[in-house]
This record gives sequence, structure tokens and C-alpha cells, in this order.
Amino acid sequence: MTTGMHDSDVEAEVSSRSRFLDAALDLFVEHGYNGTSLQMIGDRLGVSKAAVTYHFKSKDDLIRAVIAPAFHELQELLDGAEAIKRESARRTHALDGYVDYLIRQRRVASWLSRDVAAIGHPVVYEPAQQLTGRIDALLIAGPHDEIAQIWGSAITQALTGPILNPVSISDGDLREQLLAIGHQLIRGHQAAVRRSTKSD
Amino acid sequence: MTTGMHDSDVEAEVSSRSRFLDAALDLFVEHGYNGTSLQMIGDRLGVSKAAVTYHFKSKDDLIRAVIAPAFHELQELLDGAEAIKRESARRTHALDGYVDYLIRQRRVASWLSRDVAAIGHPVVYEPAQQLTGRIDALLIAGPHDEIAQIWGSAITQALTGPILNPVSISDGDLREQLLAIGHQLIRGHQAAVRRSTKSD
DNA sequence: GTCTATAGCGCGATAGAC
DNA sequence: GTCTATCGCGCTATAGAC
Repeated sequence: MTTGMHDSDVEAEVSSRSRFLDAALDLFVEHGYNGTSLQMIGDRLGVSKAAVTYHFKSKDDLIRAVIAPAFHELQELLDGAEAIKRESARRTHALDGYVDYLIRQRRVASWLSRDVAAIGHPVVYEPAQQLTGRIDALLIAGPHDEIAQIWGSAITQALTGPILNPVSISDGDLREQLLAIGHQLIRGHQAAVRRSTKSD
Repeated sequence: MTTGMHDSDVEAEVSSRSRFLDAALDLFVEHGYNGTSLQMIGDRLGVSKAAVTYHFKSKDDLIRAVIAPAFHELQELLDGAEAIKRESARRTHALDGYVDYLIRQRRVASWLSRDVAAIGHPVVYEPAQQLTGRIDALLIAGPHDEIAQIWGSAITQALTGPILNPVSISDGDLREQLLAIGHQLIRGHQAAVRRSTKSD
């Protein structure tokens, strides 16, 4: 036990917020945010829907709590990567960290990539927009023209693809393939830039 | 006017099914299937929500009608591609056709890729599952092991990425970049297969 | 053939029992 | 502090006016 809580807190802790967050995320992944009712979350834990609105005063509060850890982790990664001066080292660090983030937070990441209702939610929209803009800027070299936008969205979507449907492969092997996918598309973008400047 | 309808049908035709389908798709793209009510669709066309359930007897019927043209087009493409004997020619034809499909049907394609509620809908789920399985099989060479699954999902997701957020680029230039992305990832997969067989 | 009116249901949220 | 009971709302779907 590495936390500082008392023995009497153990049972309360296990049956508390994190269980609700876990159940909610499971259901958001499967049915989407709008398709998941507080009733469904309560049923899964054997409590009433009122028990859910007790722990989280609204459904808005719940979605904020579910995404917070992933957004926080991604933000720290971006802060660290953006502090790196050399472009190629910065890009490599961002790709490594983003792949790690996707694997560690794959449930949240795959949910948000497939649920327009969640991304469009007032609580989620603006921070998500900002984070994706920053990761795009880190992964793509050169000016942010139309071609960079296209390849940038291709990279982030390509990295998300393999985490959508669980594959029977170790996290380490998955990481290796995701990095290969990222580097392959970064090279592809650079080649596309060379092609377009040559034809100018 | 290339259709055979009478002049008296013109006004009825313009204000009929296709207008409902177009408005519904617009709203599905923006708010998701569960986030779009019949009320919202009626409001956009200046009619009551009952007018929507008159043309389509249920919301299930509506989603079926919205996706039908895109699914039909994709199915014809797959039938044609699968009839090609030589693997590399089959793969090239599938990639070309799939990119054309994504550009022509970009609203439906980007909606379905971002709305778990729509993909999970009974009317959509099974045909969509079958179509994505077939396109994956066409685009990826060799045995369908874990690595093939990973790169297959990376390719289809990467191709979908650039159509999600409209970019100010012509369809022709977009097509060129999507083909480059597809070929780049197909080459990446082949290199990954060589790496993994060498290390066995 | 197209609409209004409304039924019937499930939702998120809350007041108050315990 | 945690639950039960319930409120008010918006949803899909339908019956029936026009």
C-alpha cells in the first residue's frame, strides 16, 4: 500500500470515484457519450443512477473527470517536447511520447477519436482542439501549409487506428510498429514536400 | 434535365427525400446520430418533425437511407477489385478506388469513422464490419497476422484523417496526397514484414 | 399527402427520507 | 453521506385532423 490512507478507508476507496470513472469510460467507448445514460453506469456497478449524480454533480462533471488524467498526461508530454530546440530531436521525442501516451491511455484516446458527441462537448472541445494542434505542429516539419495539414492528420489518425480494435500483441511490439508507422509517414511527408517544391 | 420526370414533379422532387437525407447527414456529421433529433432535421428544412417520420417511417429507416448510396458504391468497388487475379494490380486498383470513394463520399465516410453510435447501430454494424474487413484484406499483402492488422488499420485510418477536417485543396491534389499516403504505408508494412521474418 | 396533437417513454437532475 | 422517489423535459412514434 503506497497511499497514505487509513485501513478504514480501503473499502470506501475501492468503491469510490475510480470505479465510477472506469465503468463510465467502458460505456463511453462502447456506446458513445450520448448513448450512455447515468442509469447504465449505475446498473453496471449495482447502484442507482442517483448514486452517480451524487459523486459527480452532473454528466458534464463526469466527462471532465474521465478525460482529465489523459489530457494532463498529454499536456506534460507536449510541454516537454516543445522545450527541445533541435527540430529533428523535438519531433522524435514527440513521436515517442505520443505513442507511449496512445498505448497507456488507449481507452480514452480511441473513445475520443470515434465519438463526435464527446469531442463536440463544451467541456472537451477547446482543450482537445488545442492539444491536437500542438501535436500536429510537433510531428510535421516545415511550414504548415495544406500538404502539412494532410500528412499531419494522416499521421495522428494512422497512429490511432491500431489501438481502436484490440490486437493480440504485446504493448512493446505494438509500440515498435506504431513508431515505424509514424516515421514512415514523416518520411512520406518530406518526400511529398520535395515533389511539390520541384514542380513549382 | 436528364431525368424523365414531368415539369410538375420538379418542385416536389427538390423538396423531397434527398433534401431530408442531405440535412440529416449534415447534422449527423456535426452532432452524431444520437445527438441529432428528428426535430433538428425538421427545423433545418422548415417543417415539423412529423414531416420527417412521414418520409421515413423511423429513425432507423433514415440512417439506412443515408448510408445506402455510399455502401453500395463501396461494395461495387470491392467486387471489382476482388475479381483481379494479380495481387499487386488488385491492391493498386483497390487503393485507387478507395481513395476515390473517400473523396466522393467524404461526408458519410468521415461521419461513420467518428460516430461510434452510428457504427454500433444494428442497421449499420454488420455491413460496415464486412466492408472494412474486405478493404483491409485488399490493401495489405501476405498473411493476415497481427502486424498486417496493425498496418491495415493504420492505412484505412490514415486515409480517412485528411477528409475529416476540410482543407483548402482541390480534389485532384487531395487524391494525389492520399495515394502517396497509401503507398507509403503499404511499403512500410512490407518493410516491417521483412524485419520481423529476419528476426525469427 | 402532409401536418398537429399527443401518447409513452427514458433522460438528467433534485428534494428530501434515513 | 447515500439512496428513493419524483419532477420536468425532450425524445421517437403514432393517431387522426385537414
